[in-house]
Amino acid sequence: MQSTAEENYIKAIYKLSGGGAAAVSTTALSETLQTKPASVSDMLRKLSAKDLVHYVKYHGVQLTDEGQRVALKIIRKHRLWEVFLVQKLRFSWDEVHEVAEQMEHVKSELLIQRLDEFLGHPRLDPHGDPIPTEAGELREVEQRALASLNIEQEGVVCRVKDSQPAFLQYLNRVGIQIGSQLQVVDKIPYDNSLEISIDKSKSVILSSDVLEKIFVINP
Amino acid sequence: MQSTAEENYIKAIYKLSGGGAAAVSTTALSETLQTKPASVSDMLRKLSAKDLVHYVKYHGVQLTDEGQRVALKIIRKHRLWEVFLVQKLRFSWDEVHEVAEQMEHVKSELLIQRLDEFLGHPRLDPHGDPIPTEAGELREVEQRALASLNIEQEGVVCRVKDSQPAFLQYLNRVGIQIGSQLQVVDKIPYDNSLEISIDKSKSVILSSDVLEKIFVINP
DNA sequence: AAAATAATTTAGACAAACCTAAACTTTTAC
DNA sequence: GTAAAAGTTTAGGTTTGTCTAAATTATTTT
Ligand SMILES: [Mn+2]
Ligand SMILES: [Mn+2]
Ligand SMILES: [Mn+2]
Ligand SMILES: [Mn+2]
Repeated sequence: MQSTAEENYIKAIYKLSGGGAAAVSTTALSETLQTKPASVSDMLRKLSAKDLVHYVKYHGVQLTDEGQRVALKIIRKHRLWEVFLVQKLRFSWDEVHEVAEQMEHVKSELLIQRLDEFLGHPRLDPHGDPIPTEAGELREVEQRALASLNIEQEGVVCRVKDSQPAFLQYLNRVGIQIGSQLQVVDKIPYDNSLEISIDKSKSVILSSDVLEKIFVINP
Repeated sequence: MQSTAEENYIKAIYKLSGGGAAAVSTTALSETLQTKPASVSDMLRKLSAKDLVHYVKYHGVQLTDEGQRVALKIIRKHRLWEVFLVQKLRFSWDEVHEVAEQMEHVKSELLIQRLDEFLGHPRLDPHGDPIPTEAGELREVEQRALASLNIEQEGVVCRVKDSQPAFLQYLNRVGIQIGSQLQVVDKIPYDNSLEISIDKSKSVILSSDVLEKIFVINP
């Protein structure tokens, strides 16, 4: 059984490695987890001793198969709780992350099975992220970053890859949500920003930072 | 903000003091919390420094007003989650305690407000224990221990004061639940056990230990 | 291919929450 | 009213997860 701290490290390694493939650096982890690199080194030694990660000093860390299994379980719990908060408790998508960050660590197989059932086995969380199945499978949908669209091209928002309230509140402000129909009106080469029309009405200019975090499918 | 450990101590002090009145001993706490008396002493010094308890060395501990406020908040969360688990996730009353013991420590005012609303502002948890209001008020209902009933007297089960799965499963087994109509058929003076009829049909003999933990109201 | 810079690890500390063993109070028994 | 027993606290450790400062390794520059 893992501690809350260990679980948070495992989840961070999973996310930074892009699903388990690439090796993750100490610094990258220290940034996402808001801890000092020295503390990360300590924890990696510990996770390695528990065979949850492959860790080669000075050369980064990767999840073992077991580590990956654990990561997907925590992500499943996190995303199911997010669905619960939005659909049942009327939270908005920018309010759920911090709470789900705590609830994901509650230990009970029965709880998560029943929660999944109660929610009707949802496939996606409120940010469009897929929910791993009980068996630990993750179905990614074909999708592209808004940044990769050309003039005139269209897409429907299916996912936003940043859970910080400030970012989500910004999207609320400009009127973008999951399901919004976007179209590229103009490209501004100077800074790679795009002018985007939302649901065929008002249009806004989005910075390249923002464009990288919004994902769309073909309409 | 209190840690999970601190919250568990505060809740235990509240319960052992019978709602905040009496002083609680180190040993009593060490038993309910399954820690050594020495560890309890440490924690009491700490809670005292935080003004959550009045602590006089060698003479027991009591909650301050602030400590009492905190205790009621945790108990409110615990009992609301128990209701959620039973009513929404189809847990049985003997499965909820351990999970609620974890969920009660999730920090979010909004969460608990919305949960309360989602559940329809329940007054009682699955064991018949009253749920403190948001303002921290606890309405106790008039009730008596089954042990205090005489021959022929009747009562409706409104509360059971032991959350251990083994005890609740025993009640399931003999067929007693909240709302059961009980009547004393016979008294066995030898060991203060009683023969009790359940819902006017089958009857069982209950030990005095068990009789002290079941509470009834007049039918 | 050094030297400089950046990334990472080790060493040594600390707070929280627990432990055992020893010392100290309070209570109970005589 | 003392002595034994019971209850409680203190002293000194351990583990977990963090930190800062120093040492080490890897990478980049020249
Ligand atoms: Mn978390
Ligand atoms: Mn999410
Ligand atoms: Mn608890
Ligand atoms: Mn209960």
